[in-house]
Amino acid sequence: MPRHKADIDLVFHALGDRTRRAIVKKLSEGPISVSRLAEPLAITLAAVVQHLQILEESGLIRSQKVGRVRTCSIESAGLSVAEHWIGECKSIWEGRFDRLGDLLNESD
Amino acid sequence: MPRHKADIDLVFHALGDRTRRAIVKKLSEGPISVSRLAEPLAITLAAVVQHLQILEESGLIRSQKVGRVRTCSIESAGLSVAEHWIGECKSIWEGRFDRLGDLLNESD
DNA sequence: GCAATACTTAAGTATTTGCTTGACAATCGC
DNA sequence: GCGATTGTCAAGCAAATACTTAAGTATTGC
Repeated sequence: MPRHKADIDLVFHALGDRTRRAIVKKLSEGPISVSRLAEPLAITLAAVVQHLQILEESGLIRSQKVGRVRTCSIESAGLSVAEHWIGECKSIWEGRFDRLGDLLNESD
Repeated sequence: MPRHKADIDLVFHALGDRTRRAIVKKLSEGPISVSRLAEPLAITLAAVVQHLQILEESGLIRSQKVGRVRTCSIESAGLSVAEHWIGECKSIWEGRFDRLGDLLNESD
C-alpha cells in the first residue's frame, strides 16, 4: 500500500536536507533504482534507503519493488503541496500590497 | 547591512521547521515586531529570536530595528528561490512526460 | 532618574538527525 | 546450487537542532 500523505510538515522536513533534494532532483529526470540513485552520492546505500523512506512517507516520491530491484519515482503531488504553501504565502503578501496600493495609490 | 543571500540550502533548511514556517506565514500578513510575533508561539522570546536569525540569514525575511523595536517582514526573494527549485524539478519531470508522449503518441 | 518594555546574548541540555557498520533476506545469472 | 547483486533492518554514535534559563543592553514613558 503506497503512501499518499503529502503532509506539509513531512514534505518541508524532507526537503530540508540537501541529499534528499539531490535525490528528488535526480528522480525528476525519471525513475531509477535505489543503487543507481546511490552511486553519485558519497554515502552508503543504507543511508540512501533511510532518505528514501523519509521521502516516500512525505509523499514526495513513490517506489515499487520488482524482483530484487526497487524503482523510485517522483510523486508530483508532494512537490505541489510545497509549491502551494509558498504560493499561499506569496499571494497573502502580494494581496497586502494591493490593498496598500489602493490606499496610497502609488507603488514602492 | 541586510542579508540578501537567499541560498537554496539555507532557504529549505529554514523552511524545514514548523515554527519557522508559522513565522513566515504570519509575516506574509504584514510586518510585525518580534514580541508580537512571539505571542501566539508557545516558546520563549529567545527561541523566536533564534528562529528569526535563521530566517534572516536564509533570505526569507528581513528586519530593521527602530528604537527598541525590531520589525520583521517577508523578503519575497527567499520564497522565490524555493519556488524556483520546485518549479525546476516539476518542469524536468513534466518535460520527461512530453518526450514520452512524443514517442508513444498518447497521454496518460 | 527609574521602572517597564523590548530585545540580545551566552551557556547548557534533551532530542533529533544523518550517518556508519554489520548481519540478514531475497533474487538473478550461470 | 552457488556466488554475486540488490536491498533491508537494527544498533550505535557524533553532530546538529530546538529549546531553556539567566544575565545583560538599549530605549521609552513618566
